[in-house]
Amino acid sequence: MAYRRSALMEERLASNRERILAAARQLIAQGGYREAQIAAVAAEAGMSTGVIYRYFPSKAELFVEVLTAAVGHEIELLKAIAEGSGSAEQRLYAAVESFTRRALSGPNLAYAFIAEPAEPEVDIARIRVRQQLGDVFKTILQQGIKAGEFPAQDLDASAACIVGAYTEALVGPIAPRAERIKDRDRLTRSICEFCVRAVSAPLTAPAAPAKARKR
Amino acid sequence: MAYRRSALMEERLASNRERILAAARQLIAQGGYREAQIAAVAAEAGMSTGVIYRYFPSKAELFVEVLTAAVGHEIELLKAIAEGSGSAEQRLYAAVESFTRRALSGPNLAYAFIAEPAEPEVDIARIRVRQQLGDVFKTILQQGIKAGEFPAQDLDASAACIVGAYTEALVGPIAPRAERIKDRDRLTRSICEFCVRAVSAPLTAPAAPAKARKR
DNA sequence: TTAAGAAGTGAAGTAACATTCATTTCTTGA
DNA sequence: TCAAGAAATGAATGTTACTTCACTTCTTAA
Repeated sequence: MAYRRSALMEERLASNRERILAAARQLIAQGGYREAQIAAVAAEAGMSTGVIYRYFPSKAELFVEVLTAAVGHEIELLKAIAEGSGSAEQRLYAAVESFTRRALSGPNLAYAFIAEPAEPEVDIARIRVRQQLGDVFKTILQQGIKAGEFPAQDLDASAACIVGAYTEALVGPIAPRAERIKDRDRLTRSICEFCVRAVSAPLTAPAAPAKARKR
Repeated sequence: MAYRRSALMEERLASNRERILAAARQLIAQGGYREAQIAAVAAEAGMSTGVIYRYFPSKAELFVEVLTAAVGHEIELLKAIAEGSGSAEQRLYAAVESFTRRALSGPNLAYAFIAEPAEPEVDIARIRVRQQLGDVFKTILQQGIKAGEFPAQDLDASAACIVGAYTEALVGPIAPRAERIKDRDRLTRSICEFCVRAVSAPLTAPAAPAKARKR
């Protein structure tokens, strides 16, 4: 045998892999999935297109990995908050705030991933990831209900609603307006307060459906 | 001249147009945007692919029209509720419930549109449409705050959060579970209550951020 | 230094679709 | 019935991007 990977080589390969992931992340953060073709990723990484396939079996799997890594980090942060000190309400506020702040000071792209569509494989990964995000909030809610801070409620639904609420507020029609720091702070606070109110007991009694007026 | 469109012919053409729109709607409701290629739409409508382009300049414009029509209808219904009788809280509940119910008893697909991605042109239309949905809720919120039912809050953010909350709960990970009617009812109620709580004053004081525990 | 084998290259291959267009079929008024 | 013009057809074309592969360049151990 005349060739075996040296430690140095091993390292270089690993670093190449990282560079590809970073390039993909970068492109997606800039222009979304649409802009992140294999050729573009390769160019961004300073490599040929062909080499991408030496490191990743397909475009879909590359993107699944980028997604998983980006959101995995996000989940770690949220979990730390969820398991931290303070009342459930405080932790919920802090968790939403943490995610929102980082998303708004992008290009952090975790949120772009959460909202954007792609190949079926990536879609599946995205759903899993949203589920994981929801699970973090479910934990907080569970504790809050047990402690009597929050009223009894459908945990799955509330968790999904929380994720949906801040995601929409971040990627929806109003987000682009919040370019100035001041607006960002305001938006962050609004979102957090919305979420906290949403899981806390209201002053009034449960609502009964209203009738629509004939138009 | 030996040919001029008769009224009957005019009608037939209009009905063809409708059939194309219906076919596209149908396919999207079934399998999402991905399944709705021009060839498939034509087949579904019982026509040749070429004829689609006699009625619509491009795939994107066809889908924009389908989206606009589907959600336009939805908006009408929501507006009727928003302008109806009852307290703001009741109307908010009713509006969310109305949308949710129809979405869950699909193939109503309005919600599929709201969540799914596509060509840039369709994306733009989708953002506009979400904005419109938000506006309906903004109206209700405005009235509720004025009447002292709801606390002062960021209208744009709250409206966006409401739209995001029920959308996520409808298309996210938990929706597929709600196949049985009973689950659907439960999910609907959970979502509505979440949204109502979210804009109503909580019992507790505004939350302060909590510190994350070192992991 | 050398050659065996790994890594890298990028043009060509392929596939999936939107869109077009030469041809056919249908409608209408005379 | 007829022919002029509209509408419909669907195979061919064009486009875009992922993926492959024959070939080149680089690494390593002897």
